[in-house]
Amino acid sequence: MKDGEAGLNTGQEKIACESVYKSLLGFHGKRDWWPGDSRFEIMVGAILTQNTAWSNVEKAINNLKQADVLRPDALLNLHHRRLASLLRPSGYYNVKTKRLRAFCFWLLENNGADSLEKWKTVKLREALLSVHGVGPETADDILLYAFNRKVFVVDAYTRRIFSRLGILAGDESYEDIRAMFEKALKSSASLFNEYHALIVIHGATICKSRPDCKNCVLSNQCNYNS
DNA sequence: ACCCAGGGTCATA
DNA sequence: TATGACCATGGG
Repeated sequence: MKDGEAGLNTGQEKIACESVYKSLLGFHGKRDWWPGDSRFEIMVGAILTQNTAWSNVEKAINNLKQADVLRPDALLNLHHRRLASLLRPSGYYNVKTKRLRAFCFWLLENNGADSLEKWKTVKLREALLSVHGVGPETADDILLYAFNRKVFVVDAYTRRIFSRLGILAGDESYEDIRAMFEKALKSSASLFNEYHALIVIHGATICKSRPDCKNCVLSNQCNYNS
């Protein structure tokens, strides 16, 4: 979808994005995200949950806690095989071992996460994207949930749900979709926080199968039929 | 026995 | 730039 083209920012998206939010909030209630006791745990979770069920990520994070290595320096001191064995339940453990190490290295190289607080959002986003294993969704998870920045997170559920609703065609780019939400909604970190959390809980439960979809709170607007 | 999860990278054309 | 293979466990 090109900028300024019909279908984008015509006012319809604003109505739709707002009404879907109200429906989801009314149905699921506040989610109080991101699950995690610390900023570092949130960032680790964002990397480990890539294409992975959260229940598996929890197991890996618990392994890190029990081994008392849920800190950047401690993670970097582990050998690849040792860290990989701790990450095993989250899947892709060899890939994620490399990604987590690259991320921790970058964090220490920049004097830790707290010193990143003063960075401008755009600069921080570019820096995150330059880290091996951090793509747009992971970067935005970290920006929104670890640094409270006003960035809307787009995931597979967002694309699926809003395509079924007829608001997206389905072939838009990540940045197109992010721009749509950020234009349509009041720019608020707490709103973006709650919205993405609601999309995930909805996508992971109600919106997965057709029978549930019929009973779902969005069924009136939903075009899903296949 | 299948399907897919709160993606990203890399090789290929 | 745009696809496709690849990564891998655990729950339904």
